[in-house]
Amino acid sequence: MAGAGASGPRHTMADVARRAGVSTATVSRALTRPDQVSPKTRELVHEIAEELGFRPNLIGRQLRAQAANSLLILVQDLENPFYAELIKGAEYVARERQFSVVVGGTDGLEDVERLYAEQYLGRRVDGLILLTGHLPAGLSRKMAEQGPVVLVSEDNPELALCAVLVDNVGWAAQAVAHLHALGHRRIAHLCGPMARIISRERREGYRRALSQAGLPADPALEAPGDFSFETGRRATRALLALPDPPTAIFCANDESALGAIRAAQQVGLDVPRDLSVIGFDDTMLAEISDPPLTTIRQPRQQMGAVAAEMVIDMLENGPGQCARRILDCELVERSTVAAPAAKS
Amino acid sequence: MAGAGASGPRHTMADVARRAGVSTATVSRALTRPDQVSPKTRELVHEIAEELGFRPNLIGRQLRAQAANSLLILVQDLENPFYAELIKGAEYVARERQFSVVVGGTDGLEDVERLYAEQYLGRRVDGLILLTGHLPAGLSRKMAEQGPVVLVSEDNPELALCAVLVDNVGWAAQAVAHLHALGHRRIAHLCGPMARIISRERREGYRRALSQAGLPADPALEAPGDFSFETGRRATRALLALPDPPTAIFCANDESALGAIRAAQQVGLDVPRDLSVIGFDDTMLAEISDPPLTTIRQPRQQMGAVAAEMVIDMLENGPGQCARRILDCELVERSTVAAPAAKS
DNA sequence: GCGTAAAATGTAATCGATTGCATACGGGAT
DNA sequence: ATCCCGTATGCAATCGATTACATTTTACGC
Repeated sequence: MAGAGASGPRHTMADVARRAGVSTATVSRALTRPDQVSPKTRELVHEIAEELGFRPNLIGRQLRAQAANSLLILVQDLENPFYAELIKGAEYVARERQFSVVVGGTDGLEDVERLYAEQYLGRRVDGLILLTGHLPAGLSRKMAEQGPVVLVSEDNPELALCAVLVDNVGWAAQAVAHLHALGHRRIAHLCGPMARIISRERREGYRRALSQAGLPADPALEAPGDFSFETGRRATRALLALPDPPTAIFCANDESALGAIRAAQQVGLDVPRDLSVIGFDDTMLAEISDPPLTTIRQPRQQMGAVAAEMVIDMLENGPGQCARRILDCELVERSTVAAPAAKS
Repeated sequence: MAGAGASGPRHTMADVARRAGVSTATVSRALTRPDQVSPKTRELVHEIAEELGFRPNLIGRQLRAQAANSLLILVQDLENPFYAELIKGAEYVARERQFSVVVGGTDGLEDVERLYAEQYLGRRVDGLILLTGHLPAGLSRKMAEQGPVVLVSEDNPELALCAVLVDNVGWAAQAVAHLHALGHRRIAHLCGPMARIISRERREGYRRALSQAGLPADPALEAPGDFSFETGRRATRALLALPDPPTAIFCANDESALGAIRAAQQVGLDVPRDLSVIGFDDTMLAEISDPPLTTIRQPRQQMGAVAAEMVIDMLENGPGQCARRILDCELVERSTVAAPAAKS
């Protein structure tokens, strides 16, 4: 049985070297540069290493190599399923390239951000992927410029860092244009939290589409929200109670769109017959929704993957120029959008 | 402005020492053991460190300390929202205790597991939290015994490792007993994937509750499933087409419970009037469900937190005895369970 | 058998922070 | 002035792997 090696105390290269009657240099080479060592010694070393269950201490290696081979992904909210797939994409690429991934959920707390910044400044991770839209507290712009940092999903024009984004304005406009093309004239927007740039961008797209369609901008149709189901439900209830209620709602994300659908159903309206709803993101929720949600799909996994690519490329080929990649979205038509009912 | 320090090349302790005219030993002590150094030198060193923007290289520190101060959490499926909260709980505790967390999604792939095992064996992380129910490939039992490893959520009796669990059998039985108490006599079970221990445990609880209630075990009422919405929907459709269909279904998790609800609604049944449904986990989906799902709540965040506690305690106080913590669940009553309709 | 180049191996420095031990300094008591 | 002790500091080893450079061995041609 070519077992995985003995247990007991961990062995170092020196142990292997002693047992094999060679120097640590030879052991190192035998294991990492097999061609630089005679076949006989190579096999001897491998055998002994196996027998001892030797595993190179990665920290020693990292110190010497001056590289941790790992990335830090900073997220506001770990529980948001939107991020999970992004992380997955990044992790996949990282793995391919022999990097590991540290995930940090900050919950928006400065202290926590500062803590993670320390990991970066302390060289424990060598690249940073930010899904938070801003630099973590304790990390100045200058410091960010020193190492690879990539913003994902949420832009920050002030920072001018590398970024992987989608055209939120454009696709929000597209969503609204889709509703308009079907005949909707009273189109509402359920906003995201205004503190976040993506929310402002999506609202901007909404406004732009309205104006391009020659529709009046009615502030009453812009409902404040925060991406949550419950707020979406309440805001929609208010919209539907308007004297001249909307026939369609473009929601800033999927979760709040489900809230909108629920609100409609609760007052006896049918979706999509009486109210069309369109979301943004295409998370798992969109499929589970009843009826299934029409939404804008962001290529989440790809976004994570590209971000990891960028960071690792910068690490390997020097900083290079600061690229901004804009990835394509897609309008996924399911069953919450239809032409408006004829005026009664 | 007491800025965050200059940028430019990174400085080491030796740089600070030279500038301050002291030895690196003094710098180290000034920064980490302020009381062992005269106030004058201490301030001088702090000043210079600040001025240079010095940050200790954590890898150097780790090598010397022989500890990475970090935990690895291994998950099958990062996208499953169930795990996100667990990770969050673990991360919170880890942070409190000055540990960082590496998250690995294995997707059940052996190669990936092996890769992460290497991180552990290579001492790049010093503890392991497994949400996968088994040791990663490449990690023998003996090796696991050498360092702190904790199983969470999914037990593995063969391994006899530390674990943080819930009583799946007991709470599944509780769920079924709840249905029985309301008068249900035809109670079905929508199973999880049988490869997973938690699925078998929940089915076991289902069977036990039936037998305790004196109800016959009808194999036709045990529908195979895989935790997914779609499979849940299909399996439920089949159940409802039975000559003597169930009046209630206990589902192995929330997502498949939503599928069950949808199936019922699609054939014109009302939940809970015509069919009661109860889930397991109490994920976000339970609240979003329509009607809101009655389910068994697992204390996910706490589970993660306790697991991290255990690992770090073992790290700090030696292996200690191999504890198994069983945490309490809770039956969350929402709106998918009611007494069965009177026989027509 | 000798010379020479190539291949194999060894020696020791290196990465950066920490720390046991040794030394130097200062102050108080006798 | 002497001795002692406590505080502050420096020296140098240490953690484990890697690698530039030096040295030894091997192989081959003549």
